Amino acid sequence: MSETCINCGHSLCARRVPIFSKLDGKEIESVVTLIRRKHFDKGENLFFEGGELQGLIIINRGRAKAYINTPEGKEQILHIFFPGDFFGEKSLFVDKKTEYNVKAVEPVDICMISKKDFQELIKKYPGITSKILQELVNRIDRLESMIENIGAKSVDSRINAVLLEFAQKSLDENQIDSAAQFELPLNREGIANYIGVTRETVSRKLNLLQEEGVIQMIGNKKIKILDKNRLKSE
Amino acid sequence: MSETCINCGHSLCARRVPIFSKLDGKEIESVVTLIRRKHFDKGENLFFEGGELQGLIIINRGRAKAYINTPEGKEQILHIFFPGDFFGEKSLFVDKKTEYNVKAVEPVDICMISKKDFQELIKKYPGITSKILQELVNRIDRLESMIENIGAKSVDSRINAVLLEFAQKSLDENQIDSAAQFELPLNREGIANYIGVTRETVSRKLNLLQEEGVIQMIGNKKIKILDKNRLKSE
DNA sequence: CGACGGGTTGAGCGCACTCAAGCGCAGTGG
DNA sequence: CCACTGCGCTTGAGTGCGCTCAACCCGTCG
Repeated sequence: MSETCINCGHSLCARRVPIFSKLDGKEIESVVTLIRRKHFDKGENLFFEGGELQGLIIINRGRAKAYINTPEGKEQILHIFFPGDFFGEKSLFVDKKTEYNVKAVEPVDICMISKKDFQELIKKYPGITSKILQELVNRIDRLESMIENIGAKSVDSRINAVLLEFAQKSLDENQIDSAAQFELPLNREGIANYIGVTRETVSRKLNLLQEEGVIQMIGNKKIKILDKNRLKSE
Repeated sequence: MSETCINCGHSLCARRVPIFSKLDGKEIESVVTLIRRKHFDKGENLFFEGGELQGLIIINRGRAKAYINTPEGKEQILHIFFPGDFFGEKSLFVDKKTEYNVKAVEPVDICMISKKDFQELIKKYPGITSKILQELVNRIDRLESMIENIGAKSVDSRINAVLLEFAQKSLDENQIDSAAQFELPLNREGIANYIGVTRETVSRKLNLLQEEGVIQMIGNKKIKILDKNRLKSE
């Protein structure tokens, strides 16, 4: 864990964050002075449930998973944070603790802004608020379709949906259509805990999809979608 | 469907809505002039997925369910809106359509504010924005714990959780402890579609809970929680 | 080398689903 | 008032899908 992020020049770092994307050069500068940076190795926890998290955390590089451990000993993954995503917004607006954990699934660099600094930032640049609102609404969207998946769809459909989701987050539009390969953000067990099944089931279904020629696996982590339409149906 | 709401004096109506709770008398007055009211009978749809919904809708009386029909012919319920809850916030902040339906499960009165009016309201009273933010964060909370329930918990636990949720929304704290009865907002099929099981399963589990002395059913719709702790465990 | 984590495969089982029938109650109309 | 109808709920029987448990494989790392 180091305090500096070698890979990003200061202003560049803040500009990559969608929340600040509307600010101009000078404004970005003033934001940058408030930001602290941190690095986490793969497997390290960025945050534990119920912990004190008095600020906003933005993922700058790498991916992280937010998850809950149930009393029954299972792990349910709620979000996969990609670069540009943030969490900790809850502590900014309501007086409640966040009750999930966040763990780096690969090396991760983050930006942090304290609650106090952020509230002043909002006063100065109200445009940020509307960016946050947009992001929250989008997150509600994703959670809702996740519930539809887990609650009402067959296991096959859930696998299909999660593959499409990962592809969309990892590639841009034309890349998906050209069957470019991408890297799964989670291992089999992680995918299983994301869609509410067991790792064995994920394993079997992926092999089945490959046999049917819908996808092609390169090693364990990389995947290529050959027939996007077959994934969309059902 | 009538255009006026007989049951609420104008300012009273707006004051009951948490979003406006921080405004003072005069401010409330100015909000009231923007509000249009509507009534829906049980079973009527307040809103269809993909429809044009250019404004915010606040439930004033009665309860409504938000649900999706899956391609496989199942219905997944996403939210139960109680009086004071709102929906349609999505259309205010992002340029996307809402893709669930909303149906009255009992007679419902609503307040409507158009997108245009609401945006001016926000400019005038920025406090409303923070209320909205709070509510969105709370909603994310609820969706997350819903995913934990459906995805990682046993059917028994899901039934327990949903009963507690309905009790909390219907009663206040001391009432729950004194085992007061309350009315279920959904029938068996509705509960089933909310927690991702079949109606038969709900039926069986409820009877089991009654046999075990954890709950007591009065008719089909009313229920009394006798042993709150047994519902909480697991 | 052995240990370990991640992945795959197989066998068997249990739980919730499916399908089907019957019950009870409310509302309707003769 | 009763018969009729329809809806919601219950109950039973049988089945199938995904889970559990266990073994094994493979590549990596100390």
